[in-house]
Amino acid sequence: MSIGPKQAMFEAFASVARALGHAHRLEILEHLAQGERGVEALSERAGLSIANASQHLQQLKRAGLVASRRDGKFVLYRLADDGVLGLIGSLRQVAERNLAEVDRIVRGYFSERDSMEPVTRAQLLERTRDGLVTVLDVRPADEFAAGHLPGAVNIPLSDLEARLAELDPGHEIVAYCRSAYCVLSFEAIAALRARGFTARRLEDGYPEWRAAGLGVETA
Amino acid sequence: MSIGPKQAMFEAFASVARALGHAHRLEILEHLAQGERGVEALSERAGLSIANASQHLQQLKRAGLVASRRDGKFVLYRLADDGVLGLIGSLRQVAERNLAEVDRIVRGYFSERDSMEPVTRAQLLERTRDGLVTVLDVRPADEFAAGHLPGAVNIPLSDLEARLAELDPGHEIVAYCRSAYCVLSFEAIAALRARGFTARRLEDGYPEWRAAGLGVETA
DNA sequence: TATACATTCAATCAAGTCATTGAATGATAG
DNA sequence: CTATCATTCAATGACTTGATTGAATGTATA
Repeated sequence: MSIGPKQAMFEAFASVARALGHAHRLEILEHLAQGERGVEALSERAGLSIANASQHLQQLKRAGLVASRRDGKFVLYRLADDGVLGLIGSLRQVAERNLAEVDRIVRGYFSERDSMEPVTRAQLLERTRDGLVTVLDVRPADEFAAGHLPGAVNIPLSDLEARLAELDPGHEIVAYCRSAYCVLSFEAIAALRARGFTARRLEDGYPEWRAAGLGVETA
Repeated sequence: MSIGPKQAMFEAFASVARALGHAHRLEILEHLAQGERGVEALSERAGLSIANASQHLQQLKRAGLVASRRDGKFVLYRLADDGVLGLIGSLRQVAERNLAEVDRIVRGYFSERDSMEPVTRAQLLERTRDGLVTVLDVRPADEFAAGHLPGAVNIPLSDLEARLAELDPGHEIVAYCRSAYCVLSFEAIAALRARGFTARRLEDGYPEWRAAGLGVETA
């Protein structure tokens, strides 16, 4: 007995969901959301062997979540389209609202470092116009170079201690990173507060800003 | 070695995605999107044994996708919130845009029965105001009773042939069903066209209409 | 209180997924 | 046209998931 079109569609949708159903693949997607990347770069950042990363990437590709192109000896992967960002955003939203586990992690780790409401994209746009804030990008320099918020200053988290002098203590700092729960911006905010700065984080990361069409700069 | 908060969050998000990663569970969710249902009703409609349906429901519950309450001897399940509809919608959108398999199924089955662009919710609202269309709900009577589009006529697909006389041949018919690719409305449209009616389908189903806040009627 | 009935649990087996290893591709550079 | 290097493939074993069966739980009615 062959399955009907209804089951075939459900099976197709399920195959996409299964591709999202692994922490390593979600992490790879977060990195790809920053921009195109090669297999080796992704494997390093996600802490995977190259062969393992390659296999996860191929699963993501089969599911239509990422696309790839060859550039010389390298194969560069990217998100298939901005709909994938929306899908991951919905996933996060549902998990935030309905999973006690997420609440536990947020309370136990993230809220310890930032008890304040995040700044929304609209609020940040408004305040930047008034010149009242320093927008701080705490991602590694190569990700910053590939694209960042207009006027943002790049101080990777690892350099923050050493480069505090570059920040104006009179300005409020709004820090952002790769995504809503990217650890870098939370760490940055905790460090800055400890030094007496006024610091808050952007509600989510660079990819969402870009996808919202609010304009980006590249190096 | 304990995992950090970043990996823990990815793991939590992945657990939600995994719950969506099975055709039977997606089908169960489609039925729950119509309204609250007991285990037995769901198991019948999805073609599963009761024990199997119960286990899938518990996975969905653990993932925060559905909630349940006890009513006498029955346990009634429902979607956890409307965010779940949004998540499934994103999933469908990504699959539609990026999976060749979906394109194949749509071409091979659905477009054979309805080659026309679907009517959007806004278009339908407008035309109903002018009294130009018959809104046809082809779901089973109990789903219709639990909630339907304002002014809709209920003729379950199984009764359609016998009840064609109830439909005004001068009106355009807009048929809808459980969701965008619900087979019932496609079959209804093919049958109606064959009888000389002008028939189109709504872009998606009852749950999306309700979630859009456009108003519903109950029996 | 005993019985019926809806649902869940527990145990089983088959099938699928994951990470690792080492070999195989396929493109560039000499 | 051979060597090199990035990536992918194939095979393995540990682990997880899915469906089935029959027993257990818990609520309502006689």
